[in-house]
Amino acid sequence: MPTHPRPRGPKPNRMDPDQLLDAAQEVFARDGLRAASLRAIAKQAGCDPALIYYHFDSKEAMFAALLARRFPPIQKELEALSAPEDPRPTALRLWEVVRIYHRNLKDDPGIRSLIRGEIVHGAEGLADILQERIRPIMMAVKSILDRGIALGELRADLHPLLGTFFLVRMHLEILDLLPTVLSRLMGLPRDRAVETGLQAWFDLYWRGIAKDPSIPLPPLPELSADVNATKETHP
Amino acid sequence: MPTHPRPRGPKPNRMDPDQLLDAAQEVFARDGLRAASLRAIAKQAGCDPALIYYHFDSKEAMFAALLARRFPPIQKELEALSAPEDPRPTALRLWEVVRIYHRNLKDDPGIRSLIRGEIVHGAEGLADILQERIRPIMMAVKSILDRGIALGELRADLHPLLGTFFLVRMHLEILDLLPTVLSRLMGLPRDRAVETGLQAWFDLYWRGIAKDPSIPLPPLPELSADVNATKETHP
DNA sequence: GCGATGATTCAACGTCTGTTGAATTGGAGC
DNA sequence: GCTCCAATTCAACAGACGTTGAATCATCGC
Repeated sequence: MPTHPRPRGPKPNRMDPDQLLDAAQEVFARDGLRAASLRAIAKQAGCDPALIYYHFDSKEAMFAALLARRFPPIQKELEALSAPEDPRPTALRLWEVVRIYHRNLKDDPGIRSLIRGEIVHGAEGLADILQERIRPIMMAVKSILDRGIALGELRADLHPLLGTFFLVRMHLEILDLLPTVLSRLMGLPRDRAVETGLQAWFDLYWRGIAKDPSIPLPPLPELSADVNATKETHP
Repeated sequence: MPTHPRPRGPKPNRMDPDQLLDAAQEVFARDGLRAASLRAIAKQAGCDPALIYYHFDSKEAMFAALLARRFPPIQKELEALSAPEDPRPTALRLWEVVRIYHRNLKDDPGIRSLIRGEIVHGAEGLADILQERIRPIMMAVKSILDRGIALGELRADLHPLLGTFFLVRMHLEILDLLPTVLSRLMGLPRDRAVETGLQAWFDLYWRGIAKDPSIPLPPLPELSADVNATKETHP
């Protein structure tokens, strides 16, 4: 007697589209957009591949939904930070940029590799979506650099767009590559690689863009400390 | 009468394995290692996919052969440059590093994306090959930084491995991403993006690592000038 | 209780992939 | 001119892929 393998119909606890996105994010993080298969995503989510097509139009639509879930918070934080009335020195504000990126992207290699991959080998449909998401968060950083130049804290000959590109891209490269490069290629431990690398990077970067590099950096808050605890070190 | 589509047997001009590598390089450059298919490579080379298996053991072996063709010259140039008796100031020697990388990798996005991709999602077999190729060329750069510190030209607290990582990775990111980011995301022209970006980057980097950042950079030779014409500007 | 609707699975499609074994042929050596 | 080998192609394999249409079941409104 052939047992019907699995009962069809809705499960006891229904599948939220967000759960599918969680699974997709995990698989994308492991394999990248192209290599990630819908079957692998379905297995990760514990459902049939066809269910994905009930909630999303296609694999690309799933990627777009992932972007739509991840980017607006980053954009909101960055735009708040780049408000011109912020009285903090430029160094601190740029460090806040780093912290915002870090909090939002450090645990999501999938999104990172997706973004980079689509910029390099951009499929047509996704290019517009990407531009719409990335442009505002680059412009927010750029406006901080613009203001730093106007205030005389940064070199007058600094190219603000290039400065933005350098800061952000190196941050993401540190997340993506530094642990592996240090451990696999150099035999060093990888546990503190990201924090050490990011601090060294920001120090180098600041010297590179500051009008007077001999002025040392002010004390910077911890990378992953809570956003509401910028002043208190102990409760 | 069914025409035998193509005559079998050897062609009038035989296929050099190097020609296959050329084709593979081109396709890898377009599509990346995973997405590049042997059928696409064969079409690019004008032969049958099976011929690839006559000259190479597998797709991975083809990739390894590509590395073996591209890296030894870079390694040789860098090791000659890092000889401790070189009397030039550290800034000039580091700029030579940039030029060596540039000459050898600027026209080969395939190799670049392959290396990076394999570091991020490293397949087991290729990881060792990569390490064997990359480690020496990173150590050569590191030894220049080490010497710069010892001579007092660079900051004493500079971490040489991180400094190497920053210099090289940002160079490759400028090649891979800057033109696209500037044009597609910002609407700027992309033709001089790489040269402008690289010079701005080296300027920033040098300020970041120099012991005395207020000393300006010496005049630097052109990026792509011939390697034998470092002194003579006119014959 | 019943029918509609929404959520889920099954099975299959056509296409592409890396890879292999057998068939074929041009040219070199004798 | 014959033989042999090296180089090339053909045809096919088994598996994975994205995607779709139909079938199934659970639950809700009535």
